[in-house]
Amino acid sequence: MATMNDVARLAGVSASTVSYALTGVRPVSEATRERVRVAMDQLGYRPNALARGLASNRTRILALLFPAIERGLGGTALEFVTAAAETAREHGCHLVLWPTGDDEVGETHELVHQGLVDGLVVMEVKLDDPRVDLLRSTATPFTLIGRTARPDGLPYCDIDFELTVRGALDHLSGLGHEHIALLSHSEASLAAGYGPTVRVQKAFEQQTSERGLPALVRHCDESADAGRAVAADLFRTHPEVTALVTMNDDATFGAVAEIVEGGRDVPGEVSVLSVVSSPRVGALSHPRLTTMAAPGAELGRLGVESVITRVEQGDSPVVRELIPCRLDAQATTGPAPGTHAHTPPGTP
Amino acid sequence: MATMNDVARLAGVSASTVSYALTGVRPVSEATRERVRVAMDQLGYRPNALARGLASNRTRILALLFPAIERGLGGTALEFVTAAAETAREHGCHLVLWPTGDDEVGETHELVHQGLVDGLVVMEVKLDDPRVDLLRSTATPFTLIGRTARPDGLPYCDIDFELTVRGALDHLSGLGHEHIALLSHSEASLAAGYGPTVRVQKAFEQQTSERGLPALVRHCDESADAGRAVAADLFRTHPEVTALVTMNDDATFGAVAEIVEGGRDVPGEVSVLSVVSSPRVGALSHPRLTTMAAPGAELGRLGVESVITRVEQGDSPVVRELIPCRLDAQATTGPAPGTHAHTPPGTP
DNA sequence: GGCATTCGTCGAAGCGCTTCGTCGAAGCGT
DNA sequence: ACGCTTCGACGAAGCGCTTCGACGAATGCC
Repeated sequence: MATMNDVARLAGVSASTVSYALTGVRPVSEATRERVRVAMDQLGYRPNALARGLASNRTRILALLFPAIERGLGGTALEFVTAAAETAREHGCHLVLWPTGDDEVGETHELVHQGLVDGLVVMEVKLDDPRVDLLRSTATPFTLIGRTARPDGLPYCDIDFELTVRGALDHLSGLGHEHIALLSHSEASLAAGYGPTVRVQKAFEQQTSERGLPALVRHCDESADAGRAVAADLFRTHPEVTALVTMNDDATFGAVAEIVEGGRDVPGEVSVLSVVSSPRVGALSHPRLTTMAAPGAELGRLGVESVITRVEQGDSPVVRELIPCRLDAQATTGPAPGTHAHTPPGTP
Repeated sequence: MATMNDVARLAGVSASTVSYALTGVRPVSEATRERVRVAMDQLGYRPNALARGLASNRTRILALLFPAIERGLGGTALEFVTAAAETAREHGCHLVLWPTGDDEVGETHELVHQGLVDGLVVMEVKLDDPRVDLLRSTATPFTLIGRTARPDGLPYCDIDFELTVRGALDHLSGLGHEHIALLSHSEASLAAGYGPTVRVQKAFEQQTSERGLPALVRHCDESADAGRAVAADLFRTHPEVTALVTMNDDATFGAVAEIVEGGRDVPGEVSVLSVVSSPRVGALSHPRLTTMAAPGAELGRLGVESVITRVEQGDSPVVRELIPCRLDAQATTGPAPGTHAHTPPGTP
């Protein structure tokens, strides 16, 4: 593997000149630059990232920190990652996904102090997240996807859960529903302080109360089976419910199956609206799910841009963005039973 | 950030001794090692990965190369990644996911010559993959997940598509089916030489022929809608078909929906078996899909282990592993119509 | 025409670590 | 008591690059 010295020798210049020709930090005459360029591709030279990083304290590598164990990269995370990687590339950076194991904090600590990355994007942020406390005390720029309970002064990009819930309730209220239940993530995720679980539940309880509706919340593990079980129990104990807001892709499928098998028509008797999901996932269901799509791509782009900005000028203002999910009305939501209904689509 | 020299000074030893205490490359007395240890965590010292890599030519970082644009990290890819990351960790390595953009080859080239990684695991290998040609000519160890058309001498881990198709046909034949169609990935993926598409199709055609069955193959884009359309067309032109082998998660959901809506009972009249999928995805369907689960975790583990072995001793024998998918019989496969059938499960 | 500028280039130092050659001190046998 | 080995620790070189101070040549000005 050719080194910079090889290039310098071949081009008949000094190593520092090669460096300047490469980085443009200092001016180099057109003629010299050309000679260097020729020498480089004659040797197939590639700068060694390690040496460069060591000398310049700048690697142009960003890490996307995510806990591998958890629910992992779900359907919506993919477009997040893709957008993030693309954005990084546009800025001449690399974005590596850095899965953390059981010892999240330790591994994060190591990553940061290893000097391997210029900055990081932190996924799956909990309301009380020890990684954040750690990062606060280091010099490495970072941005959260999600946010802690009190994200004062921290840069973050997150879903606007209040607006999302508002959108969901508006949609269902507009269809005449008055008994709306929330099918959320697991109790465990609530206990762990997983932001979406907590924030959606809070928004749901508050906004239903504002509208004078009862607030019925059920937690559910991340599986179709759990969805079935919870839905069965819910409609046994609360047969008056006519609409379900779900935030739990796997469980949603189970719930819909259970409702239909239990003899209730969807959306004739029960409407289902899956939030923080995506049309693509919704299309897998039959009838096709009405969803509110998580703004994965937007968050990925914003998150990376925010980090890069702070890497390049540490004093730049902190980015805080909240983006709501977009409604994609499909076949699982329709007028509440007894409403002056035009027949909803998808009814046999 | 404390350096090795700081530690050395505090411990009253030389820098090289600290290094030896840390790596164990040369013996260090118990007493000295302890002093170094104390100094280290007094200073919160973390070795700088860049400097270490530069000096030792060994970063303990492995890259998992995947084309971000493509179908991306599907449902089964998650457990693959998780297992791979975990395995790397067990060996004291880091596994970073390295998404490549449009210029796959260029980015791979850069990655390899940057010296940033010790080895790589290449995902989404095509039958004729320029990245592989590139990697062959470099010194960096790598292992393919998938394989090229003629993977002579290359280390790879892949799904055993022949055995998988055999398993699928055995299952369906055992249930009395004689008109079995294959619903595969898109034409585009076939044209691009995507291994699974090509190999499953070939195995399907060969094995149906061996069994004296007609070979009916349909390609289909990766979406529920495309699945619907293709299924509709298939059963219009070939009403005799009683079983569908699918390899296309999104399309499978659409196909099942279409079949049911078209008035055919699943599995009473048509059986559906989704291969290279997973029980988790199968559980989202109603009725629950019979699947053959891709051995994601096994492949991830094997792939990483193979690379690490070659990193540590370059002359180790080349690993080649083929693992079939596991059958998980659920509710979408049952006896062919007209067979001396006990009522299949899930029939109303 | 002489002096201050500017431009382009060079050399050397250093980033934080590993590694190799070396050397003193201790342990062994005779 | 002597040389021999073994053990543990040291110092210096070097990995491939960036960066800073410096310097010669070309340029500008009065």
